Amino acid sequence: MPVSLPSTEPSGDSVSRILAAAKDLFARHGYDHVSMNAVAGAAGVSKANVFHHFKSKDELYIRSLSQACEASRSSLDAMEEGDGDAWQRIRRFVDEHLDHMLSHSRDSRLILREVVENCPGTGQRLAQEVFRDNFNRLVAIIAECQREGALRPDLDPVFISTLLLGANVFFFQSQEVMRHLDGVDFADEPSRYGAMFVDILMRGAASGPVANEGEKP
Amino acid sequence: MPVSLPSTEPSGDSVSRILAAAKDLFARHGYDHVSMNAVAGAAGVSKANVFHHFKSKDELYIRSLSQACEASRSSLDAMEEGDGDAWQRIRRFVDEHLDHMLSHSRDSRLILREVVENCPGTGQRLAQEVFRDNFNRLVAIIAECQREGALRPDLDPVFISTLLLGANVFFFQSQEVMRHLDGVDFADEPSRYGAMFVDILMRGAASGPVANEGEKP
DNA sequence: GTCTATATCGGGATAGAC
DNA sequence: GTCTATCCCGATATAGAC
Repeated sequence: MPVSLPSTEPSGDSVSRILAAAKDLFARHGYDHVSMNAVAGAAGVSKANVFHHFKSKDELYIRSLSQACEASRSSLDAMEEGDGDAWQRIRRFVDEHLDHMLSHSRDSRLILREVVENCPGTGQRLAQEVFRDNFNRLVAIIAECQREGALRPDLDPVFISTLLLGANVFFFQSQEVMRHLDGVDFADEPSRYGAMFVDILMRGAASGPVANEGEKP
Repeated sequence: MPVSLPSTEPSGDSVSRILAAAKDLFARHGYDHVSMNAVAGAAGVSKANVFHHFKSKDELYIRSLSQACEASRSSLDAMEEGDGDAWQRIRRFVDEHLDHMLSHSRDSRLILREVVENCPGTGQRLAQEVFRDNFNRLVAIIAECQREGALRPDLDPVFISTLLLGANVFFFQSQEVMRHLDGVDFADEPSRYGAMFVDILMRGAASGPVANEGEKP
């Protein structure tokens, strides 16, 4: 990663600095609690300069969002090239995905906010353009595991993918609450949480001899 | 439930009307996008009157939150008195809980926002006071199922409860996004989603003959 | 491109009459 | 308890000089 030299470009790269500051502030405090003044201050430029480069606060926000999304995309790559059997790869995905969310919690929260706040025009459309890519990749990988015989053929790979994501996202967003609930001793152990989850899933979704008492295949 | 007569109390019950309007607006648009002016207008009173009954916007918000929580509490009762075997009760809980969230989506979203927006002082403490009750009840029920022999004894009932809630919450909050993802044909069928989930869980968590290839008990 | 200064607007909260 | 009118502040956005 190239380090910018302040001497050569003391203010030339204002856009990057503004964008970085904005992403950080938006992720930490949310759209409404971040003023253009604060962004300007954090970026070391004047407020008018921010408006010169971004014609409105909304535009700056959208740009910040998409930048946060790009960072999120890179985490899936690690899994795809990994080896090991199907359940090992799935396990690794759960681990790394959760890890990535937690270590990039600001970006994750920034995106998550847009999901929860589902205004029809703003978040949904953008979230859709972002999620579709990664989601389809995950589904494809799960389907591949199924083709290898690791999952029962009657299961919907889309559903399994949803379950994986849901378990992780819920852990991420509820961690702070879980810490203050009785008996949740895994609140600070994401990898143990992932292990327990994949264990349940594996026993429940794997093909082979299954404890299906009262079920009719 | 006593019906208030508008003739006897045309404006006497301003507090209730303000609270109702506030809860509705906060749930739909979020704290920051609701002005006291808007609340006053929706409640049919003046802005000064709102400030007369609630000394600040924060107080009004907190009151709205706790009211939304009370409504959420009643849904758990239905399950506790239900009969049937363990997995039937669990299945019914998943169904009714998800149903409740969807039919009370505004209340749910209001609470969910506080979880995602985890500021240390505001949401967390209140969420904790609210969730603890219901969560402990759910854990107790799961533990009871385990005592009946429906779940493997080595499983943590707290973890299973978390999984149940997580799957439902994720469905609720991601429904709008899921609708626009490829292949998610269960996005509008919460009960099918619940059925698939409980099916996986049952096979994976049930005691009895289990497909544990490579596991050492 | 970058700044200082300013216009303009809306929201929270208060004063004081009725 | 309820209202009208008002204060005060901060936020978005713009104007115009350098």
